[in-house]
Amino acid sequence: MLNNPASGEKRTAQLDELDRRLLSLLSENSRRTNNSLAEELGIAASTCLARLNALRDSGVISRFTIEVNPQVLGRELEALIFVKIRPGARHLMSTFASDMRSKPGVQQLFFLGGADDFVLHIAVRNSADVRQFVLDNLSANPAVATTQTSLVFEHSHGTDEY
Amino acid sequence: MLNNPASGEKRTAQLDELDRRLLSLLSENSRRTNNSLAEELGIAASTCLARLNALRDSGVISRFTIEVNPQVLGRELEALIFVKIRPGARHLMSTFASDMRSKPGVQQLFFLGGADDFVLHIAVRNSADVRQFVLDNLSANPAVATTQTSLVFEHSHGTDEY
DNA sequence: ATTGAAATTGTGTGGAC
DNA sequence: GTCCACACAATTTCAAT
Repeated sequence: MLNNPASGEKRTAQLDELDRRLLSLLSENSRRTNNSLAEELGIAASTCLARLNALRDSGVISRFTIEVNPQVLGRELEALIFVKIRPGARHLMSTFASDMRSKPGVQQLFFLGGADDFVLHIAVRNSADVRQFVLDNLSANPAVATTQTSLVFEHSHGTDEY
Repeated sequence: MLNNPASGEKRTAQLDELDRRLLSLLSENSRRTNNSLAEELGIAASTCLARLNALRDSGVISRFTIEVNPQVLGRELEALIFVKIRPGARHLMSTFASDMRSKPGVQQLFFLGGADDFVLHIAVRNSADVRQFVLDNLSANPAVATTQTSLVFEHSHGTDEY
């Protein structure tokens, strides 16, 4: 069980088997009722609720959310865009990052150390939209030195065990 | 409202304003009670439930899940690993992909067209673990031609509006 | 497609081990 | 930390519009 259920500040949480199973169940369906979770784990509902709250409060669970399928919303095409910032504009990197996060179609943003400075993961309708995205948001941006775009053929999540 | 709430097969769903607001609320907290969602949207609980079920059944919501903070679990370091598959081993790409998804620490896997064939997003304890991951899972793999690893300084999600 | 009402089911607290 | 019991709240079905 968690070392420090109430603080929300602790650096590293120690999970027991019950916590790990609970995380797995919630990953599969975060909307399952507490009763149903408790039953599957073989514990009382109130115990399960306490565990769940502790996982949330300690920051192990950063949020309960949904996965939206971009394709069903007409965004058939995903791409990764690798971006290099100009050497003289590196002080603009954090502004650039927060600007990008709110552009339509942006799914994720990675701020990197290494050959590229950023990787943008976008989901848009078609290849014309990819082009438009790069032209409007990147090529036009004076902080951007170069970009390189790769289409995403498949995207999957890890099946980590906690 | 959705064209086709019950099929789960339709390619593109047409959302109205209510659906979009519901998706937003559920993105922020997928565990909110149906009553609370209904109240905020200004509709009856039973209507809200019908909308929510339609969004799930039509595939717009692919799952209700949680975000787990890797750092709180002792995975302090994230990296992207860019992988090129050997020209003579391209038929092994899909096997490679499904092998990788289940390795400990793998968060995401992108299957790309372009300069690199894959991007792996991993979260591990420290730089020794990154090295170990690459040696064990990539360098040792005969299908892999080259890898290039970049540390992730920051990772954020888009704030898309649906 | 939306609703309100009703029956079922779930949540969350407090006291006991 | 876990459990049970209980009061309160939420879910889900259904007939009506």
